[in-house]
Amino acid sequence: MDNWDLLQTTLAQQVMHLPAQPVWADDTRILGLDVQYDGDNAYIAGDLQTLAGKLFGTYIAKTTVAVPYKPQYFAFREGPILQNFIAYWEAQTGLKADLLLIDGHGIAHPRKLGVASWLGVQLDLPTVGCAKESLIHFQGNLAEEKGSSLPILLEKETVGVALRTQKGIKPVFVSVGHLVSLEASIDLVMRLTSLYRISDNLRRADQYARQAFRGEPAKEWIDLGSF
DNA sequence: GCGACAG
DNA sequence: ATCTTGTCGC
Repeated sequence: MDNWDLLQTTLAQQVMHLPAQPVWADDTRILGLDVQYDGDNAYIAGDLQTLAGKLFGTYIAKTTVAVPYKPQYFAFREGPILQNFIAYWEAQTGLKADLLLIDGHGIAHPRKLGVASWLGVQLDLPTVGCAKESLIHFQGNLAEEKGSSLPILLEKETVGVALRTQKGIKPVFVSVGHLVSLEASIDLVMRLTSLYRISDNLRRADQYARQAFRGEPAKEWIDLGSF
């Protein structure tokens, strides 16, 4: 019984699920976030676009991490990094996001506190989690068709879905982060996905953070330096 | 009981 | 997360 477990359980009670439909519009600004690690160095990428598809850019910054990776406690490693990145990004660019899409889980977590939920509660912003692996085992057969989904259950409660973003391709795992409904989260991920398994914004965040980590000069992305 | 376990 | 490009197969 780690005190981190208690903290997760406590914070999870602050997560808000909206049963209502999204109040998002075409001009809602979505920030897709991903991090690449190189030992203690972290390269954070934030990709800003509107729901309708207007691109602002992908912004990269570097920092250092102290908390080691531990399964189920990922929020305590990456959450603070993302929180600090957003503050730094807002100060540097004058931009703000309406909604965050995060490479990791929301409530599809044993104690319902993945990094997307952690960050949403800290910032009081709508967040959606989209991970490439599931922490919770799920049952059933997921249809091959694009857009099919299968619920992920935690003690009989649906906490997320396995979502097939492309026909015949391994699904992604979508869950509510904070201040959204699961239906809206699924819709968002599908709307932002065109050619690949992961959404376009998370794909750009992943690719450009990787380029920064390799020391490649900024071309298609914006270098915000270190914080 | 033991191991596995988002990035 | 990372080691790792093009290539084989459904």
